[in-house]
Amino acid sequence: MTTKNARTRGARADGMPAPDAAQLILDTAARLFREQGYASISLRDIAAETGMKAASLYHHFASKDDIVGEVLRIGVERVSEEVRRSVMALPPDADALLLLRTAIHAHLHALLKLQDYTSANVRIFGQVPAHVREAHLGVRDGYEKYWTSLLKRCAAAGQLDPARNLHLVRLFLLPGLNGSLEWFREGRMSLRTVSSELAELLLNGLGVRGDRAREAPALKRTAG
Amino acid sequence: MTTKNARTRGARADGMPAPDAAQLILDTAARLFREQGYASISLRDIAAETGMKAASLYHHFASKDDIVGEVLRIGVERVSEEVRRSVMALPPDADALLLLRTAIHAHLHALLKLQDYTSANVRIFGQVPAHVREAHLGVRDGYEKYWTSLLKRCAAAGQLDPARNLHLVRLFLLPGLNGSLEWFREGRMSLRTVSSELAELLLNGLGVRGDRAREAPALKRTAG
DNA sequence: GTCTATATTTGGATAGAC
DNA sequence: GTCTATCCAAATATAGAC
Repeated sequence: MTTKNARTRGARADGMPAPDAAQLILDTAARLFREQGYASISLRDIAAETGMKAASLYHHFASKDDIVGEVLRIGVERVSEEVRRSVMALPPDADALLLLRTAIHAHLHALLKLQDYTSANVRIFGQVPAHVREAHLGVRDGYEKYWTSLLKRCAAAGQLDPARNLHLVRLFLLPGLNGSLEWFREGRMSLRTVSSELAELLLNGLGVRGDRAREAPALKRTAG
Repeated sequence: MTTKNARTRGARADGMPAPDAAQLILDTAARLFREQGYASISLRDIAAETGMKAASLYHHFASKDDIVGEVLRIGVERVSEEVRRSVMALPPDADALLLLRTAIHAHLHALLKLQDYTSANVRIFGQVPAHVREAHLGVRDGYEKYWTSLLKRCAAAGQLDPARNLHLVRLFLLPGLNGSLEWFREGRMSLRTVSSELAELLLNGLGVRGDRAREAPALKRTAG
C-alpha cells in the first residue's frame, strides 16, 4: 500500500519540534478532511494549504489513498492512546461508574478537543474508497476490542447486570459517542458534564431507580 | 432548489402501481447510494441501472443535487412515518419500556429492512455537498423533535429519572441506533431481540439493579 | 421523453527541469 | 525536494436531433 516510510510518523507524544514536510502534509490533510469531508478535498487543496504544489506531495506519499490511509490510522491511534492512558491512571479498584466516565471523557476529549486526526477519522471513514476503508478495518478493530475489554472489567467487578450483552453495548455506545461531532459546541455544556451524564445514563439508565418499571408485558400489539 | 414537481413523489403507502420514470430513478439512486455511498455513484451509474442514459435524467430532475435531496427527504419521511405509526398503535397507557422498545424497533426496522431511502440517508448524509446537507437539516429536525417528545411522554408518566437530560439522551441515542447499519447482519440476532436489548439498556442501564453502584467519589485523579 | 454528441470542469497522477 | 507543464479519466451538464 505505502511506498514511503510514512508508517512511522504521527506517533509523537506531546510538545514536538517543527514538523517536516510529510508531517505538515498529514496535519493539513487531517484538518481539511475534518472540516470538509473527504470527497471535496483535492490534493491541490492540501498542497495549497501547505504552501506547496500538488505534484510535490508525490515525493512524500504514493497517492491520495496513501495520505488518507495514514490520517485514518493516526486518528485511531491517538484516541486509543488517550483512552488507555486515562484508564491506566485510575486506581486498580476503580468502580464501574468511574471507569466508564473516564473512558468516555477520554474518547470525547480526543475526538472534540485534541486533534484533527480523530475527528477526521470519524467524519470521513464512511466516505473513503472501499479498499481504503477495508484496509483500515483492522486498526479500528483493536480499539473496539479494547472497549469490550473495558466493559468486561466492569462486569468482572460484579457491577454490571449479567443480562446485558456487552458486545451489543459497545456497538451501540461508540457511534453514540462519535455522533457528538455533529452537535457538540463549546460553551453550552462542558465536555466533563457531557461525559458524566452519558456515563450515568449508560450505567443507571433512563428510568427511575427503585422497583418500578421493571417488567412489561410482551410486545404483541405492534405490527412488524 | 427543485424545478420539477419531484416533491410530491415517494410518499406512497404500501402496495403501489408500476412506478413512473422519475420514481424509478429515485428508487435506483437510493439503492445505489445505500450500497456504495454518494461520491462514487455518478449520474451515469444511476441512468445505466434504470436502462437510460445520463442525459435523460435531466428531463426529470434539475441536477444531481436535486436527486440526492429527494432521496434524503424521502428517507426521513419513511422512518418518521414508521415510528409514528407504530407508537400510535400502542395503548395510551403504554409504559416507558414498551414505548422505547416499540420506537426503537420501528426505527431499526425502517433503517435495516424496509427501504433503501432511510439507510441511504444515514449513509450519505455526511457525504453530500454542504448546501444540500444544510437544506436537508430542517427535515431531520422534525424527526428529532419527535423523539424528544417521545422521551418527554415517558418522563411525564413518572417513569424516568428526572436527573436525566432528555435532549442529551436523544443526541446520543439516534447515532447509536443508526450505527447498526454498519454491523447488523441477518441471522445472528433478530431485529426484535436487538431492539429489546437496547430498550432495556436505555431504560435500566448497564449496572446491576438494587442499591449498589449508586454513587461514586468525584473524579479527581484522571488528568484532563 | 430519450437519445447522441459534446462542452466544460476538475482531479489524480506523471515527466522532467531546476 | 519542489517546481511547471501536461496527460488522462471521469463527472456534471447542455444542445439539439428524433
